Amino acid sequence: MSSRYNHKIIEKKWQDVWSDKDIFQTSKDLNKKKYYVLEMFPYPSGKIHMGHVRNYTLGDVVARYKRMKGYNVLHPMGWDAFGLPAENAAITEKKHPEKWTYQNIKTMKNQLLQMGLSLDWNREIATCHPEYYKHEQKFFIDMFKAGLAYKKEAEVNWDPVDKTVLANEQVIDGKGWRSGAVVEKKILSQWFLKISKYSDELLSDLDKLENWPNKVKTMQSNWIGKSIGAEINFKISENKSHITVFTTRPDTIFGATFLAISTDHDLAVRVSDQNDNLKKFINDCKNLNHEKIKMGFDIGLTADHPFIEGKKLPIYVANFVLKEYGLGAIFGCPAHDQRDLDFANQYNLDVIPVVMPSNTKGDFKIVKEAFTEEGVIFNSEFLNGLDIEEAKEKIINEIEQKKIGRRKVNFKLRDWGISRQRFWGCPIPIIYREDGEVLAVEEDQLPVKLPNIENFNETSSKLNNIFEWKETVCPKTGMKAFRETDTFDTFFESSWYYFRYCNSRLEKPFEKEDIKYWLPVDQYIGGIEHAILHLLYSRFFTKALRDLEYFELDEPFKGLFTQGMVTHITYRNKSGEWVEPKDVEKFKEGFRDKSGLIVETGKVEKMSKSKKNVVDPNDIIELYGADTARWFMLSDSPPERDLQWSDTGIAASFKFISKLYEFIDKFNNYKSNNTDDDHIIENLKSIINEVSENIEAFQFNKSVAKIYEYVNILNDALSKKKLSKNSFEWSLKKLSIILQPFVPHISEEIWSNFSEKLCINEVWLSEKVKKKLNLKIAIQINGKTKDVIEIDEKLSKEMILDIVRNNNKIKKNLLGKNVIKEIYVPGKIVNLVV
RNA sequence: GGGAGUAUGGCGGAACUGGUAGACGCGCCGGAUUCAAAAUCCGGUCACUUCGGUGGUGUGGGUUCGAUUCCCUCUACUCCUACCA
Repeated sequence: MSSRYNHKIIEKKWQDVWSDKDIFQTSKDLNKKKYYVLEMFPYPSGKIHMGHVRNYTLGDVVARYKRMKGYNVLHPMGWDAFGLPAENAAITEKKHPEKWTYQNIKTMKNQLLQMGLSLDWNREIATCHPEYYKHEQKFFIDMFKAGLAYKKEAEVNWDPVDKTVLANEQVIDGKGWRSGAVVEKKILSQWFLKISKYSDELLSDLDKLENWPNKVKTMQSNWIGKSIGAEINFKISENKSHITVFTTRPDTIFGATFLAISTDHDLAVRVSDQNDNLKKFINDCKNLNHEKIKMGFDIGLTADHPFIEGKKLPIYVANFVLKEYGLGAIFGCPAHDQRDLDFANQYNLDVIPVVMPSNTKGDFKIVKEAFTEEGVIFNSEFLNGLDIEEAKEKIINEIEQKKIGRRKVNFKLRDWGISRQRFWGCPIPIIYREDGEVLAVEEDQLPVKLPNIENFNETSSKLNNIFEWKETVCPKTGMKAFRETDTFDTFFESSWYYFRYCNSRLEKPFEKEDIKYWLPVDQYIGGIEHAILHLLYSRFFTKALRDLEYFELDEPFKGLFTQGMVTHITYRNKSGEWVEPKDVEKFKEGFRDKSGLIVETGKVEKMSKSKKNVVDPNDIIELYGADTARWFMLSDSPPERDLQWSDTGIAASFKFISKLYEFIDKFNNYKSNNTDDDHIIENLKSIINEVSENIEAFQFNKSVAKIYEYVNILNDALSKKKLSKNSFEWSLKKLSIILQPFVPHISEEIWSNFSEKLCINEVWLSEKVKKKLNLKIAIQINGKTKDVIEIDEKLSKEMILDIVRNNNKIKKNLLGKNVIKEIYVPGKIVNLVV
């Protein structure tokens, strides 16, 4: 019986089998070694995109492979279901965001099912479900009671378009990451989590994360931004108060020529109360966008230099001093800091060099470039002659002895503001009693659910306006109270979802013993865009929950893999408008759109709606099937690099899958008397082993190339009838197994010709390959290869060199030359030096 | 400004701890099949060449019998970050 490859029938068939037999339901079998593979869960935006397809395909390869390797695999999926888009859609469609969200989840789940992923859907979660978020309300209360969550007045980034507070990380170049609107400053009372308490641990534990990309670790390390230095008090000459500054270069103290404080430093505020010019200056700094221009205002006071008797330093309010970092005050040493030098040159301040390069001869002068490298201290009394490190040590000791300051470590990392003025998020479980007390909601009152709203619109959806929800009473005193009307930042939900998968339907958030068995996640896979935010917050959450005695675990993700983007070439017509790929046709000399107008090809860019270079996975799966889509995702590009989508590429994948299908007919009609096919089988075996090695190394593109090779060898042997029927059967069974992680449907289809069982339940073994007796070695002259010969490995060096000397090609090449040296590397090369 | 990374045919990319550069896929060229085309199959495909060879992994140098691989220099591009004292 002969038939064409029909992906729709085949893929549906196997998906049904897997699902009917509950193949991918995870069991908790403590005798088995576990493997937890997780892809970053999606936001239910409406439908899946190619980025998802790539992400989940990569994860599925790992999950299926590990399963066949005998691991108890946990491979779950869920939905990061709170967020602004749902709210916006709800307002436009006048539907509750819940409806919109669950509708999207339904659609997207269907699409994921069609991809044939080996997911345990029984553990599915949606973070907008009260049974999920009630647990994080409890976490928050625990943190609140432990002093890890606190409230403070804070200037926040206010996005005037989205009407919401943005995290620092969500502000890019002073603009909102989503709306692109210029962000304004606004003072609000906000909830914060004390991530800063863990700065040191978050930094030092990065070293434990061996299976994380260095790039991500560096990014986190920079973000945490640890710097070691000192705080130094400068006495104000005119009165008894003082200014404390932070510096990482206390060794340059003798080169200090001014102090600078930020525009809202206490002293600046105090002086400005009596000085209208300063008030105006501070206002200018806040309102005008000065880019990199440095501006300062001499406030008329001076500070005493702590080590130079009688030396007074002018005090400036300056726009380049950050209020959030350190103490909002610095001492300026223009000779050794570029910013200070620029400032000094502008305001004609002294420049006193105190460090010079150790090889300096004669005069050392600073003009336009500060000297910030290693060197020797001079002009600095008791520090003279020391190197920078020694000088730092000595001066800090001196400062501490004189009791005018101390050693100090500073971090860039600031506490995590989690309040959001939005409806579609998890309510913060706090009540404000009429007597002013701020109380956590009682545990038996959890969850604090979101209210139902009939007519969802801009005004009705503000929790602050919903009095029947907002008004409550204190269960202890019966006093009137108001609920907190802000909701959590959605990074709150994604900071712990990987714990919930251990037992998603449990009354408690999770069991300790489950966490002990399943965590940490062995392989986490997602986009590099989460390198800092999500991953840092999750690491913090793990440490915080550990300290709240939920479990013993320091780090949630043992292995991390960040995949590249899916890109596509862009097209534009003559008027500069983007043209969708599906509307472009190729002609002899170029491309045209449907109406026949010339289309120019542009840069290859990340698929995005605005550039109209998006390919919908739906269309691809409909037309070619999941196996083809998966195969294409894994071919060619290494997973960490960008993958360029192309029509020819997807067509080639389809061709290959169809070709695989033809093996079934080929086998049924195959006849051969040949039994001498050992060398072919040996060849295939070593390819199988290479496929495994490449999977282990996360180089799926290389596995794909090896499978192509396997199929090519097989086809070649078949056409020449070199393979026995038995060997053919062996080859096809092995082929099914190595295909299983990549293209599981066609794998099962081929496998089903030989077995009643399922291929996914087979064990993946490494093949024993016989050692080859004959080796190919290259003969080089001066390192250039001239010939390749086949020899028996057992031959001695002398015998091999003899063969080489008598080789005709080599003889020719050696005419008129003297061999100086003969090098033989066993099994590899012979090199003759002439 | 600071940090990280990348550079190999027309394209995506291979090359194990230094040892036959260009595996595998795309594209292209030639042939078969076809009334013709698509599809399919077979062959070729780094460049130059007097067909003996010669050159070739961004640039220039170094180490080595031998370098895509190790070291230094420069160049280009990408990403992150940005007045963090």
